[in-house]
Amino acid sequence: MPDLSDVAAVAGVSKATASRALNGNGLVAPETAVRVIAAAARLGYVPNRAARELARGRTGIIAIVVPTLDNTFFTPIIAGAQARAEQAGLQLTVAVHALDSAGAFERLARQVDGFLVVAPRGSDTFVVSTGAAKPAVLVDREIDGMTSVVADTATAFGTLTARLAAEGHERIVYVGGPEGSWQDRQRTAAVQDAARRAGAELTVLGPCPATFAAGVGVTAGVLETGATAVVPYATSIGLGLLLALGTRGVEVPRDLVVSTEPTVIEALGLEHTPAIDVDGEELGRTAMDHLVRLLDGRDEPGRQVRLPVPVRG
Amino acid sequence: MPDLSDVAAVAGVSKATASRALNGNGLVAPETAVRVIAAAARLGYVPNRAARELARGRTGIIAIVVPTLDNTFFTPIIAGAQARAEQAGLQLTVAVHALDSAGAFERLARQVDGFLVVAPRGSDTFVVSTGAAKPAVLVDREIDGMTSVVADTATAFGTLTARLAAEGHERIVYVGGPEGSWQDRQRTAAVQDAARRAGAELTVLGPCPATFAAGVGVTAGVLETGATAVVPYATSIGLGLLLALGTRGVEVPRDLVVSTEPTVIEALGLEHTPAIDVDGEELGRTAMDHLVRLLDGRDEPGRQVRLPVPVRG
DNA sequence: TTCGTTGATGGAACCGGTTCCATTGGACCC
DNA sequence: GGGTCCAATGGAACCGGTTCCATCAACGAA
Repeated sequence: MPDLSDVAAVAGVSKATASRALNGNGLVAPETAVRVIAAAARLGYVPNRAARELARGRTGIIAIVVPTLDNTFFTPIIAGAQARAEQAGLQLTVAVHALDSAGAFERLARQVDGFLVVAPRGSDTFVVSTGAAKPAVLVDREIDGMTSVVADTATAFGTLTARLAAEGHERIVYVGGPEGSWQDRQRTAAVQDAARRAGAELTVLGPCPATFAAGVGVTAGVLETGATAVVPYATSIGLGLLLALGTRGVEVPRDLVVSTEPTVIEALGLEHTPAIDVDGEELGRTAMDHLVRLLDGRDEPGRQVRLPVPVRG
Repeated sequence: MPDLSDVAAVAGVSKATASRALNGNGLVAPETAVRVIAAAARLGYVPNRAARELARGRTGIIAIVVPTLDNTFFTPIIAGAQARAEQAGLQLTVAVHALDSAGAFERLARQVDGFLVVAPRGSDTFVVSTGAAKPAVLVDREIDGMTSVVADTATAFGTLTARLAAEGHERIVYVGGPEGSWQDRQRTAAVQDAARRAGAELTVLGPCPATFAAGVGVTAGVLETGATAVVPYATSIGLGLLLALGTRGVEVPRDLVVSTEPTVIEALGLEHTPAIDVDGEELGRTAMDHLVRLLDGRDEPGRQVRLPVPVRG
């Protein structure tokens, strides 16, 4: 395996010059740079990451912290972040919920250059502390002072509710998310506001974990309200609802409209069911973009980005 | 930030001794080791990964290659592997499907010490080539010469089929998995064999991608067979089936038994529905264990491990 | 008593880059 | 023509560990 000395020798320059030429600092004469680059290409030179890290004091690794991998909301975020990290020459490492133990987090902080924090529910103070150790971007949640990228589902849920009301639904149920969820607070407020304006009667159920089983469990409560449309916090809850409704002989969407994500609705061939369409990969990509900007010093911490979320159907 | 010299100074030993003490080589006097470790703890010393990598010529990073994160079968594997990696002092990086481009794979191979390869469908020759560059463990698939860890779902599917037949189901449908799936070949053979022995009539449908939508799509075909029990390749297919059956007024399990995973069955309150219970995390943990053994030279490549899969319900 | 052996330790080289600082040579200005 | 300045480059230190090799003391054997 050729190293920088080999490249330098072939190009007839010193290691220092070779390094500069390959990093494109612009401090070398153009023809020298060409010579070095050609030599590197000919030898198949690949820089040693560890050596570069050691010299530069940067690891080239980003950690994405997620509460669990079992929720299909998080995985596209990871995929998107991973794709962007690769483009930026960074490695992404997935830390599942390592935040509960401060020690584990401290250790991790020393191994990476920055964090993507997906913490829908933790306390603000703790989440903030994660950003103190290394540059961090908060995903799908906002806290003052931290850079964040969120899918603006609150607005989308409001729009959705308004549309359901406009289609004639006078009684609507919102099945809330997990206890303490930041997004749930936003969505609840938006849904209530939209229902009030449209003159629809809204029942808020929950809190309810974002799981399939919880969706099954909440079904009886939903039916009791006599509502004709239900808006669940998460797709998993919606799936549980749909399944349980099937076993109870409730016909969807005739008897009850369940607004889950468009792909589910499409697969089931349900018609005229409006639903919000969150692009998780885009969320991950954007978050990584902003983290890179932070690392490069091109951005100051605190920037808050909201991605619009379309309502389909 | 304290470094090894600081620890050595506090403990009153040289850097060399400090390094040995902290790595537990057993080459230092016990009381010296205790002193060094105490000093490290007091200073909050964390070794610099890059420096260690550079000196050792190892990166301390393992890549797990998965085709997608959207399939809930893979995510527990990742979680399990991650947990074990952490215990072993390794970092895990998730590479989504980076295998299609050989260039990307080559680049990745230089950044990591080894691979966990989850490739349910790729061609054998390509999968083998991944193991050539760096030590690798194949997950949930077997190829001669490569170390592998698989959940023995084939046997479990056979047992399941036999049990269904024993419970009086004379017509059973197996909904096969994606085209080219290694596990699907094993399961199909096992299911066919079990049905033949039990004298049950078996229809094999598919191939069918492991998605929710595919489960919905295959429902009509399942009903056409007049079967009273259906065994889907994947949970996602089973969920799609259950949903579609609900909208068609087919009562589960009275009219048709759908054998999905136990957690789903339990959540829905279905009784007497046998199902296989794959422990994905265990699969991930075991695979990582064996990779570590390969890296340490404690194992030769080629070992094939099969984890038993229980049938519940 | 003396020599060889063994176990614990320290010194120093080394991993492969980056970057500070010094050097050199040519262009430009007075 | 001599001095100044700047661009290009090389030498060497450095990042923070690991590990080879030498050293030294203690101990058992002859």
